[in-house]
Amino acid sequence: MLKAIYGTKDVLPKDIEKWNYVEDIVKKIFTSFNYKEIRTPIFEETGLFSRSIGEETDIVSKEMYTFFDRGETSVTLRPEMTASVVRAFIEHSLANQSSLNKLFYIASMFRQERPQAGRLRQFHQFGAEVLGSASPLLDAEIIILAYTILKSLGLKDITVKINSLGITSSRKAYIEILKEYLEPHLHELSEDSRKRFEKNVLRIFDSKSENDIQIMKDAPKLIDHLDDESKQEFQIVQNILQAEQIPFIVDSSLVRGLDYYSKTTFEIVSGKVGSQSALCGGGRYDGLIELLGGTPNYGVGFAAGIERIILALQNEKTELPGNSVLDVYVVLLNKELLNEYYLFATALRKNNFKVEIDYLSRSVKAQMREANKLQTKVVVLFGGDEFAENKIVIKNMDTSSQQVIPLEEAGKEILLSLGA
RNA sequence: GUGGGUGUAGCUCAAUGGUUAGAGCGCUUCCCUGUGGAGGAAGAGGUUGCGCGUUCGAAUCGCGUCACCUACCCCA
Repeated sequence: MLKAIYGTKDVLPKDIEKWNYVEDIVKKIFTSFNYKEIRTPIFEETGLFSRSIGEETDIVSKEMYTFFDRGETSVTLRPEMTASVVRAFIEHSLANQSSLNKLFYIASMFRQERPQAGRLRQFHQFGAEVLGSASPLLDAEIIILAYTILKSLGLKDITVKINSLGITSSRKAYIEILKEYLEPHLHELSEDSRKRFEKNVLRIFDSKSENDIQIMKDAPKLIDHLDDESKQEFQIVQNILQAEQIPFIVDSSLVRGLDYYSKTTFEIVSGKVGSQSALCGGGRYDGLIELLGGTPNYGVGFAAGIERIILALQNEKTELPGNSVLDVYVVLLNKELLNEYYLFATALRKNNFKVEIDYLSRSVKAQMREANKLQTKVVVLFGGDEFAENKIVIKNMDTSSQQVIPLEEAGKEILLSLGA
């Protein structure tokens, strides 16, 4: 049997309302913060991602869908959105049109990982990128925005974690200090952590090995080695979050995996989605625009995983909207009146009723069963004896009461039944 | 990429190596000539994921492969 590609999923009609629910709220809240939507191609030149995300990261080194097009260009399905947005920002000189660009997106991403709970090879994110300001107010706003969206969706069991990575120079200095501390313990660390020591020392803080955790407990903390500017700005971010009554914890082990982050980083995690607990992550990336060839400028943003959010909503047993019910089902009693039947249903649809009819030439009983299954509120029986006098039967499915009415009063009577 | 678990009807699941692979739900029709929900009856629906092997005989055992679930790495 033909099947969807490994690690991809269809969203069937019975689930689509959940997606619309999430996307509607996301758009509404972004709009209220005056963020403008941006759409970019789902693939880019490979170099864009390898330069911005970092050659050594897992994403670039083993997870990208990369191929050559018919020319000799190496192209890659986007594994994340920030690089594409920044590319578009530079390419279209958005900085010259407006000194501050507040952008959002809802889009598919692609990473060739082993699928598991809350992880797919094609997945969906919504997110924001604010380009053009170094203000910590925006670091805070990004967190507030993400938190507000998740809360508005109905999530309860979520935790905001924040940290500051400092500017590049102070982080580099700290990494040397950390390495010095770890050097004598190197042989005690787990195999994974010994690899991390080479590739990204900061990640050792994330280790799940009991022994590693013990060793890291006494390690020097990044937060104690921040440059003054980052320290001050991190304090401002915390002050705003407190003023806005956003609960958060400072997690000095929160290190984001992409090379371009600096200063504020944050993550929002759920206790309800298995081991892939991060619903949302982001932070500041002040060097990225310059790195990608633009005039130096500031950036801060976040991305949130829609599949994980829907999973969390389901596991929290949050009431999600089901498929909306039908207003009217029109039953055809006399097959010879097919044209009139169809015209009648179309007229109702033009009056904004949600209408279904029988396309399968089924028996009256089968049509009634269908109407019942579709949970329609009103059934119109069309084309019976009373049709000779231009009349139809209208039946209220909740009360089972029905009446014969003139054709031209159909709209009015249906409205009455729907209101009742 | 690594480890563990699982693949049987649309869905949830049965079936000691032995007849024609079953059940519940769902679907279609009928009982009911122009009326839903409850009940009864009948029907449709399967390459037992795929391939190779062991065997007189494989859904069942072995190997391989693919997929799904889950954990690790990492991330949304």
